Formats: sequence, C-alpha cells, structure tokens
Amino acid sequence: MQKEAKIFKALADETRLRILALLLEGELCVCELIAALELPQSTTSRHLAYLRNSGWVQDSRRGVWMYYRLNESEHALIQELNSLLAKHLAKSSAHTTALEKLRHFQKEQGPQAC
Amino acid sequence: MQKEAKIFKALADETRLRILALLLEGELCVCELIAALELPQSTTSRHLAYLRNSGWVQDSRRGVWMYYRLNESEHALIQELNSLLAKHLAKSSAHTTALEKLRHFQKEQGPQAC
DNA sequence: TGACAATATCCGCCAAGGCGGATATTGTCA
DNA sequence: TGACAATATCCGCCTTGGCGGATATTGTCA
Repeated sequence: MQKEAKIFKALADETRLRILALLLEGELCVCELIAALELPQSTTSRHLAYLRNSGWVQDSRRGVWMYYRLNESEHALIQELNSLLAKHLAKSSAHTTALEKLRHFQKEQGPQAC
Repeated sequence: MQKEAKIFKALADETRLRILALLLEGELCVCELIAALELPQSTTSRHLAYLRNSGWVQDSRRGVWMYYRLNESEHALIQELNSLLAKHLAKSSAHTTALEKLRHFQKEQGPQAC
C-alpha cells in the first residue's frame, strides 16, 4: 500500500496533473512542456523529476533535448489511472488552453527551436 | 483540474488509503476504524475529517457513535477510483491484517462496546 | 577546446499537513 | 443535572514538498 500511496502522491499536485494530461498526447520535449505550461524551467524540471521517481514517466535524451513520455511498463495501477486521467482531465479548460499553447509553440518554433 | 488534484490529495497518504479500503467493506464506526488501524483516536479522526472535506466519505451520527461510509453521490472520478482501490488495495497485506483486526474487534466487543 | 543551449540541481524561503497528547464538544443515561 | 463515553479539535513540533532565481551539468558545433 506504500507503493500505491507513492503513485497517488504524484497526482496530488495540479501542475503534475497538467503535465500528465499533456503527455497523454504523446512524447514531449521539456521545452515544449515549459511553453505549454508557461512555468519557469526549474519548476517544470522539478516536477518531471518527481514524476520520473514515482514511476509515472520515462525520459530519453536526444542530443541536448530530453523527451518525456508516459511510462508504459509500470505498475498496473498507473495504466488504469492513465485511462481515468484521459477521461477526466481532457474536459478541463486548463488543459485545452495548455494544448493550444503547445500547438502554437510547435508551429511557430518547432521542438528544435527551443 | 483543481478539483481533481484535491481528490487525489486525499489518496496521497497511506493511512487514508487504509481507511478507504476498510470502508469498501461498508459503513464503519470510528471506534471500529481505530481498532482495525491501531492508530491513536486523534490521528484517526483527523484523517476522517480530511476524507470528509475532500468529498470521499459521508458521516452520520447514531447516538454517540459516528459512522462513516464512502460517499455515493460525488464526483464521477471518485466512483471510478473506488473500483480501482478495491482492485488494487485488497491484495495488500496491510489491508488483510487490518481486516482481521476489524473482524476480531467486532466479534469480541461489538460496535456498541467501543 | 570554447561558447552556447537545454536541462538538472541547489538554495533559501515558506505553506501544507503529518503526528499524538491534551482539551473541548456532544450525546446518553441514571 | 452530573458523570461518563465517543468523537472532534487544538496545540506545538517536525517533515515534505511547493516556489523560482542562481548555478552546475551535459551535449553540440564551429
């Protein structure tokens, strides 16, 4: 049950919920997340580290860029929670405006123009 | 998304997960929870208040006894999380021993022998 | 190699919330 | 009403973790 508490702790913060909601779209680079969330770089990076440590996301480096994606091979609870998040966070206006920011950033500058 | 974060915050504590797992069995009196969890009365009561404030449980007084049960009429997310909890916490040994403690207390002293 | 860009980590500060003993509240019953 | 039992709340203490600016790390490319 300790493991489960750790998994839920990661969800007990609005910024991390927003990050997970964005990652449901697919893999994203840190600079894309910063642009979509409109948060300072250190804050964004700290939350990503938290999500990594609690088993929610995986990272992979590609040159200077770090890409984060939802962790596919983790605790079954995480997988089922992902479905719930997809269903319940998508409606949120916080999420749709973040998505717009993301699309705009991707069009204007592209991921490699970070 | 703030609402969702509040819902998940309630799950971000092992004691509260244990309480919810017990309440999946049905309505319980505070003294039964104290016996099953083997926690101080003030600690137990505080967590119950937290669960009440975050929409997870309802209470009802019956004489001197306060009974707590899962809140049926809340956010859809809570209902779906209840199913997940039932599936994922039931296996935990922390839960099965708490259940034994509960059964023992109910047999030995009964809820009104608190 | 040196400069730069992307990211991670460090730092000091602060609020939320965990703990359990002490106290207050509330309902019951003689 | 007074005593008691069940529960809630208060209190002081302490840890976790939020924040964002400053600094360290790491990879790239000329």
